[in-house]
Amino acid sequence: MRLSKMLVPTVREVPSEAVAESHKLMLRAGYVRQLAAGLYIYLPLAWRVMTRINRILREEMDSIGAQEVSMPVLQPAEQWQQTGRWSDIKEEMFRLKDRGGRDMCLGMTHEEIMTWLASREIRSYKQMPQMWYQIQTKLRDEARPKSGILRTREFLMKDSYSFDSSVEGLQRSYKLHEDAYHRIFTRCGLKFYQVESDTGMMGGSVAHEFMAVSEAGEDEIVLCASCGYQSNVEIAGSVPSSAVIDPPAPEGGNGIGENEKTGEEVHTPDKRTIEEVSRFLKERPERFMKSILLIAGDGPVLAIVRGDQQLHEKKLQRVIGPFRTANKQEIKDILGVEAGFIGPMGHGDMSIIADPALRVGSYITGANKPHYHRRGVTAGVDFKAAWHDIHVAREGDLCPKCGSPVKIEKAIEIGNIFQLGTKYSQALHAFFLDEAGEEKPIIMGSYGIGPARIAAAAIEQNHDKDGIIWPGNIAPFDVEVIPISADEPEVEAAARRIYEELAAAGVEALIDDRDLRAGVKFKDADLIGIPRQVIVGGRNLKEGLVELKDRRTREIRKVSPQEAVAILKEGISSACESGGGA
RNA sequence: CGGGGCGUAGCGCAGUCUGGUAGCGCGCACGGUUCGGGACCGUGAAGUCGAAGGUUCAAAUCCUUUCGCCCCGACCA
Repeated sequence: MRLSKMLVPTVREVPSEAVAESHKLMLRAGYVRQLAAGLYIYLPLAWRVMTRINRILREEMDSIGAQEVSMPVLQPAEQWQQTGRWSDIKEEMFRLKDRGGRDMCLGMTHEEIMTWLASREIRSYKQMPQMWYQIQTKLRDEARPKSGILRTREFLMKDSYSFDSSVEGLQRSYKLHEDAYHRIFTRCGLKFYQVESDTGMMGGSVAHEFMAVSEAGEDEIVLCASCGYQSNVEIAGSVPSSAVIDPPAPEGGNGIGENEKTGEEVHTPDKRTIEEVSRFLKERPERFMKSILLIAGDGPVLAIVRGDQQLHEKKLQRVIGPFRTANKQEIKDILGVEAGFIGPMGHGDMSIIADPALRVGSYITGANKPHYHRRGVTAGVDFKAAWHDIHVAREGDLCPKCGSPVKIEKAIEIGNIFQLGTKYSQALHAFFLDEAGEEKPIIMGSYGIGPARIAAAAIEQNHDKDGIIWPGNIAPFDVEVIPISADEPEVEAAARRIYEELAAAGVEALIDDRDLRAGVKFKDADLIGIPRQVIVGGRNLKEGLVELKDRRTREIRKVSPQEAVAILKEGISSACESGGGA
């Protein structure tokens, strides 16, 4: 491809609005342009990257026996109503009516439609397993599109669905995807982790996410270096470091220190938050209990975490179902005390959920009396609670499996896999007859990958101050040929010859044939980030040499044009085998 | 949904507080000199100041409404 003919609008400046590094670089290097919030135009370079990512996706999906299909983006409400998601999902779904007034929606994922298809076409256990996938546009009316291409309202997704006649079959399909995903992300040159995850709106039991480590990521993952435990913080168990019971519990005691007067009430005028009371009483936040009143479906619930902990709403939601926080008036009405001085004691048979960190020891908490807190409150003595891990895991907490300190990293979710079970097949009557002639629901899995997120994550993980450094397998081109001082016809001719030989050898090359100064070409080449450059300049050429430059290391080898072509040809074919990732 | 910020030339921004000739850089066009890390000189084209309404002799600037975009949070009693 000739750069002079291509739409690659590189710019020197980028709006201060762009925050994520991948976003800035994609704008600057002429990969994307924004149409509206969460809607992006992929220019030729970006689209080539997407094409290459999708090629890898297709190869790996095909290799596990999945079959590509194409599904409507515009869908009738009916199937969504049958599974209940028509009402479960709220503003996130784009809805519309057709001219006949029928409710329709734009597909945000395709469980309903895939399952509907399966319900019509699969009747016997003999027809399974089946795996169907598509690479198509999904639409979600995101509350807050952000970070360029990372969270958009319209995006490409590779989604596949497995249909099995047994749980073992599902597990095989799941494993096949798991392994394929590892190959995909490795080939894409990403550093990633597979973590345990929440099933969210998908339903089902087992789920994993594939996470590319990046500051721009919206998720946090818990990693244990010693036993390999890896989990999204949304579900990660963790044991808060216990060095907080201070002074240490006496032998056989319950953690109450000797200078701790059980039940003592202390005047804490207008000190409501943990931070305020902690400073006022000169006690560390870990010595407090934090009580949070919530309104769940079955009535009020009091959630208790340690003063230094954060309540994790998603964890709690798994215990008590959907809930909201109580407002000030409700707190007064239900607990008879104003916010800020709530304690877990004496609330009759109200449901209390407490984090296990509070099982041992005694703590300071609200006295259920305005402007007073109480010392020495002990679980089991002063109140009874159901114990559930409801706190947010933090760096330095201990691994729930092996007890070593865990690390927390921000990450971009680039893929997910769900064991759905029969949620959708039951709802949509996707049944089959088994060996015994018995009717059973198809057992399903669903598996997603966001190609744009792969691209963005690759940039997040591979760039320097000058621009992008694409992993070889997903770069828009394999090589950029850069003729310098184009006035000299020999230079131009030599560059052209190299470019043509590369093309003939199956190496995808871009040639910067623009009539521009060397500096501009070098800057643009580094920005655009094609991993290898061949620089053809007058002086070197007189000695029969060109420069072969590695974008990442900036290492330059002077070789003859023939050698350059040979090396590049070799490099590409060997790079296809391995990606070079985590 | 809540909070904050920003809409001025194709792009990036200043000007708004304190009303009075719309500016800078990049880019673009033309001419010349240059030509291995975003060259230089000269000339030039290009703006309904997001939109609507209002105040005023006079509005990019003040007031009201509205649309769009970005960021933070979705609350921790």
